[in-house]
Amino acid sequence: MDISHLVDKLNDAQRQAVTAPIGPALVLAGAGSGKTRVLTHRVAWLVEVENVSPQSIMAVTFTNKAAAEMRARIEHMLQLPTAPLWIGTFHGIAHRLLRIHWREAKLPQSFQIMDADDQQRTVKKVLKALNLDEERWVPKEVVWFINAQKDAGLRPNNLKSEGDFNREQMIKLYAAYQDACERGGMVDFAELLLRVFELLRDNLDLQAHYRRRFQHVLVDEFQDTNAIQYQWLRLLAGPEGNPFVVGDDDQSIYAWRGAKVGNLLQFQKDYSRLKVFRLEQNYRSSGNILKAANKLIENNSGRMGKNLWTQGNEGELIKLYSAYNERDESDFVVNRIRHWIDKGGKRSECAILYRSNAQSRVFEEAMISARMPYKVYGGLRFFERQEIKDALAYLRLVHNRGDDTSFERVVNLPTRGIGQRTMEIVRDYARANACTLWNAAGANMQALGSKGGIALHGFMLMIEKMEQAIRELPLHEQVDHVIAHSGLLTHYRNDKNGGEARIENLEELVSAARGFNADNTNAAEAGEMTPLAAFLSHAVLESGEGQANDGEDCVQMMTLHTAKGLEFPMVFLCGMEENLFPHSRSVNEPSGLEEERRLCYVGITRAMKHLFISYAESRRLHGMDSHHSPSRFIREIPSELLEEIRPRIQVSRPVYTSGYASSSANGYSSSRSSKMVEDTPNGIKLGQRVRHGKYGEGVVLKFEGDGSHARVEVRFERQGTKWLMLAMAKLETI
DNA sequence: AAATCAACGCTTTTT
DNA sequence: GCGTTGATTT
Repeated sequence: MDISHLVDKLNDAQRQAVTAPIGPALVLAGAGSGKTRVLTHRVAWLVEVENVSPQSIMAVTFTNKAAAEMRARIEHMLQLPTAPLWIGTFHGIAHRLLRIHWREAKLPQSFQIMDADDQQRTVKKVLKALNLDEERWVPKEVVWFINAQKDAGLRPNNLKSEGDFNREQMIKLYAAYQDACERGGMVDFAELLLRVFELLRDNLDLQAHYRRRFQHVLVDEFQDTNAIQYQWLRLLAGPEGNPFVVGDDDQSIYAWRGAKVGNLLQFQKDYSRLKVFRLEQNYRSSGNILKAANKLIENNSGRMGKNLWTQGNEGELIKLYSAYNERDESDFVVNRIRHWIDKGGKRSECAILYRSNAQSRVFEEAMISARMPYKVYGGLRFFERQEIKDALAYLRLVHNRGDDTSFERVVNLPTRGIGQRTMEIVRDYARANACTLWNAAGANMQALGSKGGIALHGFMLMIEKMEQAIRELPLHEQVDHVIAHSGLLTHYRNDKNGGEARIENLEELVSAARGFNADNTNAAEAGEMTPLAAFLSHAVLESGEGQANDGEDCVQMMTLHTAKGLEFPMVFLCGMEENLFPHSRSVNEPSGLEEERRLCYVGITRAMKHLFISYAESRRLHGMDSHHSPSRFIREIPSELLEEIRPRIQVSRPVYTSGYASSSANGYSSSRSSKMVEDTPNGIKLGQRVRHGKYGEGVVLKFEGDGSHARVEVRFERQGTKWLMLAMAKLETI
């Protein structure tokens, strides 16, 4: 048999992992060492060489994106339909199992998944029902407690108060919250995993069935698994199974949400037959970048040990830029990107990475004034937008009357005379009779005032009518109908601020429904879900990234966390300052600091050829000017790998704020003596209005260099800001 | 029920 | 400093 296509393009280490005899395996894969390649080739190897049935393979990832990518690559390799393989996220696969086994899992068939927002609302509702003060029991913290317990695989009755009143109350809240979820047939994200775990643990028939079926479970990004995910995996694979996991302890950056790097070690203990493979050859970054990453990460303790190397050349040094302030930093980045574009590079090859989302703002402003297309990743996702959630709530209510969260959300949206008074009566009744809000509203008509009662009746009638009306329609028309007939559309049309964008999003929801292929999702295949039901689950599980790719070549902006798994020819690591990165809330604990360092490691290893590190000596943060020293991580990179760049002989400075400008000269230039020069030879000053033959009128923002190399930056009214050679441009002062 | 105001808080994020 | 959220006002 010809297996060359499976192994030809692999290096030794990769090949050993891919062709390992069937059995448990751990692949420690450094950044850029081809771990996805190993994973996909392993699947192909199992199918083509070991004659494993695709049906008995499950591949688990953390994000939908990774799952889709893996499926595409496997499909490409196998040249076979990949439907029989289970490929998905932990949550997606758990969901699929629960849709099949809802009865055994003691769930209503119509159970709904709640997102973080729904969860918080439910907690607030519970707090209110128990008459507890939200100041004392902060909903966010309660949610956090509940999720942490579920992530650890613990139910309220597994928990002890340990004489701690606070904890005791939290446990009670957890129990009350769980009751509320059960009543409404709601399942939160952590519950998906916990339910499936319990299902397999307590139902030995099912356990045996799935162990027999899935002899080959493969896991990507194993270092990000939390306690319940690992227990889930062990239960599914069983002691005789052959889990094949890939991970990198140095890229564990999610401990703060429950990921346990320790699972890597535990895995080695739990499977004595385990074979360990190390992938250390890096195909992404040039030598200097790798050296920097290796040296940095050496400062962490308790690593499994790994040293990345490359056959490629050293490449450039890492450029270090010390900016005067955050504006200067963003200007610097924009200029370097512009330079890159001028030399024929793409904007999408450039990534601006930062520690926290708030930092994107300054860069966005700089990009806008430079007319440079950009895209910021993160922030509000499509399915998390208010108007989308409103529409989905209507759809959910149409699909399932028992969905209290949705009921609460839209009962008075748009306002239809069902105020707090009316709802309080309904809620009380529901609480007293342990029934859903819908049933309470239906049963309790006489207790309501006539006004509220009639309005409520009208609302319920509307929902019923919508269900009738859409019964025979294709999915996207169902969505369209509900948006129009619920009154949402008119409501947002009348909203003067921001309403237009909302309408557009609602229209986008209709086209998302049109493009939604229920057959593609794991859920639909599992049971007789209606397309609507499948779409609703899809909407919660899949946050709606990847739709708005309009194809324009854009500079990429995102947090370091978001950048994991990606690579770019040119990377800017910005805001490298103490208290920002490492973040002030992480520096006190050694484990927190080490996670920050791993985050920095992730950032450095995103870069293929050009890496820029920058920090600002002064930065406006939370409305205050603060001065931070350069990040300790810069010092941990050997200085011979760094090249400080000071492109400006002149200090660029804000034009209109004069008091500010004078301090900049002292604060900034350290090595070279730079005298402040106010005038250019032509008598052009900063802030001077000028006229250009082609670009029209503008204002001089900066200038650099002297003699024949003198350049000025001018902001033109119509053409944006441009750098001009003074000797060539023939500027006329106005 | 809409509009306006004060208070808060401010890492990282997927599902 | 800004955006969100809850409370208060009309």
